Formats: sequence, C-alpha cells, structure tokens
Amino acid sequence: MDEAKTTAFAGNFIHDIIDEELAPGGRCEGMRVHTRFPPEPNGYLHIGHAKAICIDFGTAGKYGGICNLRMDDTNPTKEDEEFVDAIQEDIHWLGYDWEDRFYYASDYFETMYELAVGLIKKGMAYICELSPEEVRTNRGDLTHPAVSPYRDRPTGESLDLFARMRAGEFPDGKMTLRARIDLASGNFNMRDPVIYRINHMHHHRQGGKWCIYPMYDYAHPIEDMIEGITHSLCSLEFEDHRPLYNWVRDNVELDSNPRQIEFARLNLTYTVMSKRKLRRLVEEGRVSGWDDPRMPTLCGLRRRGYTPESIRNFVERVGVAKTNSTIELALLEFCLREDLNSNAKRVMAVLHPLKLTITNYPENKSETFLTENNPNRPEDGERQITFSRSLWVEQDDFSEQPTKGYFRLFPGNEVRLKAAYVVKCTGCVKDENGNIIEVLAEYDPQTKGGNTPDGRKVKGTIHWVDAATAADAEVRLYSTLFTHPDPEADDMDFIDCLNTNSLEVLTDCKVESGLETAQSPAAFQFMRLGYFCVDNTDSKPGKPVFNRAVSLKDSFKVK
RNA sequence: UGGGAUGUAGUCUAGUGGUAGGACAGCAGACUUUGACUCUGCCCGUGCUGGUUCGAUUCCAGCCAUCCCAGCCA
Repeated sequence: MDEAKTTAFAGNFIHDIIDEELAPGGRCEGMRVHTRFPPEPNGYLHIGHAKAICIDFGTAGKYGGICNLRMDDTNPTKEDEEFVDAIQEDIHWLGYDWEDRFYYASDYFETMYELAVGLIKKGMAYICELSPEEVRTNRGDLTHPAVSPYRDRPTGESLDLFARMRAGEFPDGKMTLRARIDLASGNFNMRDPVIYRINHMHHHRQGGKWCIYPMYDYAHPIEDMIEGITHSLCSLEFEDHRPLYNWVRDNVELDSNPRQIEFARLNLTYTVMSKRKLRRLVEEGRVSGWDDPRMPTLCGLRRRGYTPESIRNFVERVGVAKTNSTIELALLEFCLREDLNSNAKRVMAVLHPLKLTITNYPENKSETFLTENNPNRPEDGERQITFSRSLWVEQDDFSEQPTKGYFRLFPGNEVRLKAAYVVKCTGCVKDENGNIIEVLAEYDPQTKGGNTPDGRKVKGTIHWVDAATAADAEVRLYSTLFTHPDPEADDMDFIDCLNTNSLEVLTDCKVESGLETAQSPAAFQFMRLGYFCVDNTDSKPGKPVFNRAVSLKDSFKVK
C-alpha cells in the first residue's frame, strides 16, 4: 500500500464548510474531523467509489482527522462476506488506511433497536400494518398527503408489537415500524417513513439473530453518531434524505451532532457505473468478470494497468462540486500516462512483427547496445539490448508506397533503429500472394548507437527487437466497452452500444529479452506504442501476457 | 402538478461588485535517438430577460433548462 493519506485536495465547497465549522464559535470548534466511507457489501467497488473514498479519506487527512471504514450491512438480501474482503483490498490498493477503525453497521443493531423503542415511547414511531401495496396506494401524490390508519395507535400497543416483531412472531411484510413525522410533507421521505421491516433471512454477519432490519435512513445517522462522525459525506441523491437524517439525529437519545453534506457522484464517458448494469455485463458474459480490464471496477482498472496514484490524481483533478457531471475518459487516460511517463521503464516490443534483414550485416555477428530505461529519469540507468542481422519491426513501420509525411521504412529511405544503427531500406520480399513477408535494408557502420557522425538528420526512429533473443508474448489490446459516450442515454439499451471490438488479442508478439519473466504489477512503456502491464492473472514466467493500459498519444495523421 | 438541487468554453473546475483563472480535449509551431515527453502559441465560456449599480458572472426578481424523490434498497 502506498501513502495517500496526505493527498491534499485543492479547495472545494466541503472544505469551505468545514473551515467555517472549525472556526471559533463553529459547530466543530476544537473537534477532530471524522469521516467515514460506508459501502454496502453487495458488489465490487468502481471508479465512482474511488471518488467517494478519496473525498472521505482525503478530507479527514487534510484536517488531520480520521476516516472509518464501515460496512453498511443493514439489508441482508444482497450482501455477502465475499464483497467485504474485496472492498478492503481495493481501498488498501488505492492507498488509504482505516487503521483499526473497521466497523459493521449490523453490530449496532441492538442499540438501534433500543433507540427505536425510545422513539415509540415518545410517540414518534408506531407499528403500521399496512401491506406494501397498501402503503403505496396510501402514499398520496405530489399534491395529496399520505394516510395511515395506524399512526395514532397507542404507544403500549406499538411497543408490544415491535417486541413481537423482533421475536419473530410475524411473517415478512406483515407490519413495519414507521417514524411519525408528516404525512403531508412535499418530501416523500418525511411521509412517515418505514424505519424497520421484517425480513426472515440469514445475515452474512449476524446469522439468524435478527428478523427485523433497520432502514438506511434510520440506521445511517445512528451509525454516524455511534462512531462520532462529524461529517457524513455522501452523494447528491441523498439531499432529500437530509431532513430525515436530521430528524433521527435530533430525536434519538444519543449525544452527537454529525452533519450530512452531499456532492455529485462521478460519471465517466464510454462506460456505465451502476452496479446493476455492471452485474449484467458479467452475468451475460460480455466481459470475463468483475476484474475484466475493460470494466470501471477498481479490480478491473488494476488489472488493466491503472496505478493507485493515477486514480487519486484523477479524482483530484475532477474536483468536488454539486453539479451533475460526466468526466471525459481522456482525463483518466491522461492521468495514467502522466504517472507512467515518469515512472515506467521503456522497453521495445513488436506487436505485429515483420522481419527486417540487414543485408550487409554479417550472418553470425551480434552486438550489444546500451539504452536508457527512462529518458526522463537518468537515475533509472541503462540496459543492454542485442542486435544482429535479423530483427523484428512493426508492420506499420514499413510502407512500400508511403503516404505524404510518412518517414519510417520505405524503399530508399533512412531510419534509425533506436539505439543501434541508421539503416537504409532497399526493398522487400513478398510471398506468392503478394504479401510483404520481409523488409530489406543496409546499415551504415558509421552510425553505431544511432549517431550520425556527419551530422545528417534522420527523421524517423523506430523500435525493433533482435530476432535471435526476442521472447514471445501475448498482448491484449483494449478499447472502450461501449461505442457511445453515454451508454445510458435516454431510450437506449446500453447493451445495444456495446463495442464488439473492445478486446483484441495478439498472440504472436515479440518482446525484448528479459520481459518473459516480468511479474505483475510491473508496467512498461513499449516504446512508441503505449503503456502495458503484466496481466495479474494469466501471465506466467516464460509465457508472458501484457495488457495495454493506455496507448501513447499519436499526432501522426495520414494526410 | 409537490419537494429538493444545479446551470462558468467540447468536458471538468476556480474566482471576485472592477481585465473571468486552471486542467483535459482540440488546433498550430519548436524541440526530439519514442510522430511520445517537454516547451510555446491559438481556439473556446458566465442559461435567458429584466432590475439595483459608475460597473453584475457575483446582489435581487422573473423565466428557461437539466438532475433527484412517491422501495418494507442503499
């Protein structure tokens, strides 16, 4: 895990609020800022969660405060321990640490129950026996209030029924505990919201201990109060829930005063973010799994080659505000390139091999050359590469009839083989079908190392691999999962704009010697091609598999 | 139609009652042993209409647009 606690965000409206509250006379004067990241363990974390994680941990970090990790497991229906482990792994990978503050909301069930009893005693909650269908039909509408014939039920009766609910006397759906607030509120969340429901189901952590479960709106403020949270940061859709959050906070017998602040969640072009849709991609086999390198999940991005640093920087550049927004994928890619450009070792790899024969170079000769591992960082040193008569070059780097502006290999043209020699293309060899199977060139012995003693300019420099020592590799090229920037646009099934060419597997790649034993999470720049990482699942020593995390920018355009 | 929010370039995001800043994307050029990187320049914006004011993106009013809410999900 790398250090991210100190990642300082540029100012945002949340910091403005906290600054005010910390000031003399403010709500939090003299207090330590305490936040929490509260995922429900019902799925894998994605880049959207990364924003929340960075904001929750980052805000606490900025103020020298602390941030808890809390499993918000108040509904056993979809939750599973499998996700608990994955969530922790992803957060640690991102670079954040909750130290010993790892909690489960379900561990507070007893307290929540007692507090609910307290509300009933105060006449602020009651047992309602409306069925789910009846609740719906009695909810009223935009201009008409809701009704419940049970809201004036005697306290003693509600107390008795609530105890029997807990004891398991009633089947699912038979009754609920409702907060007695305002059936006529324009905010539907305040129309006597259900705060406890019956659910006879095994809970991943509590087992069969409970058959009644608190609803999010009731549970969350209590969880925050129990943990001493000062700032409960969440996404915009909970704005309407804040009055209820405050109602619970103010009426339950706990001495704590957390404040909920909402910010816009992250959306990214060319992908979907909803758990339901991601699940569908997995279940329908559109991707290989939750960690498919095309998925926006953290495990997918990790496998793709994204670094924690790049994701944290991305979140920081995106900013924190209340405007609904969709970030362009290009920004995420920029952040990865920015990180890998300064940190990734350069190596040479040929994805679409074409034989290049240096016809005037001796058959049995071989030389070694030194080349820098990272021109942006001399301290990373140099490595040796071997050169001989027979090489592999990229098919794209030869053209029999070049377009205007093309300055790679074509008959009569000189190019530099990176760090080796300047060679002049003399022609090519074709098979009986007319396919080019070999390129021919002559080297200039005076240009050892790629230098031109006479000072002549050689416009093109291409990458290559020595055929005698090259290793074979599989390389997987990815592009966006969807062809439309907004797969969730109106009147469109996101499945309909799936990109059927989002994965291209190349099994005949030639890579520089030494790469065959590279281990995940190593990442490289394949010179002139892009940044590639060792696949964390399928790559094996001697049988390497690389994923293209992101291509290099390429300003070459066919004119 | 009720309630809650939000509108600053193509996309994000700052800012102040006084020249609207930054990033990404795009375009052009310089440099280059990666058509990368780096550097330089350019392009592009305060939703609309009024009002207050010497001056409004900022304050006020009205309008428009977009998003969220009628789960015993979170």
